[in-house]
Amino acid sequence: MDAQLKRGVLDVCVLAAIKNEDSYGYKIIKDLSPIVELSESTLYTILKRLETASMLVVRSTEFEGRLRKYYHITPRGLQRILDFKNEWKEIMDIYSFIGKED
Amino acid sequence: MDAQLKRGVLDVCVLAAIKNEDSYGYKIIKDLSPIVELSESTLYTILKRLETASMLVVRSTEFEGRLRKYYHITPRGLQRILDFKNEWKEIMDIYSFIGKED
DNA sequence: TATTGATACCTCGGATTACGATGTATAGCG
DNA sequence: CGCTATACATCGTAATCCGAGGTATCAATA
Repeated sequence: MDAQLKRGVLDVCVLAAIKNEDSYGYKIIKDLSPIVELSESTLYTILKRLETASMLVVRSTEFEGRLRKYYHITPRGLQRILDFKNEWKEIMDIYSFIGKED
Repeated sequence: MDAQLKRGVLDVCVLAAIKNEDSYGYKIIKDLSPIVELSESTLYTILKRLETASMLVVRSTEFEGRLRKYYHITPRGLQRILDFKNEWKEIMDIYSFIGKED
């Protein structure tokens, strides 16, 4: 999928991936891979961004000798998902415009 | 609408705006404004980009003393629209993922 | 034992691109 | 004469996706 098309949806995808259950970087990529491919460098950039924006909080733990950071969504993060869904109507209008008269 | 969300769709919107009839910069903005807002600086950047990519060709004319450049879509531009429509399925999958379990 | 692959984190630089600010120029209206 | 609409263009800034590279642990394989 085109990189430009991903912008604006990747943030929300990551939030959706942790919405129902706390998750960590590596697992988020695996969970999202059937829907959207994203590189590790992209994901960790996004996670940092979302943390700065208070849309999620981080909890570091140790798991079998390895560091693991769990990400938990905040009310602000949940609101971001709702906002996106409201914007969806506009996206659909764009699609209708592009597809009309064929 | 969020600027990031526009990336990847604006190009196709502009192509769709000239698909059925040749048009020029100022008119394209007016035609698109109900669906997507875009500034002049953005549009002319896009038009240049699409021209470089051979998705449209330009024809300069004089209209009532003012310069007017008409843009005409090419087969490659039409193909770009088709490619976008094929990518749409992936966008819908993303939306389903974000919206599931509410 | 050594090597590979999976897991798990991170940083840096390059490329793309939307947009505000700014500039140029003509036509028409009050 | 000033203002608005029309019509084009450039420049710099900010955002952000990704490849390339780095560190480290553990399990399986050769």
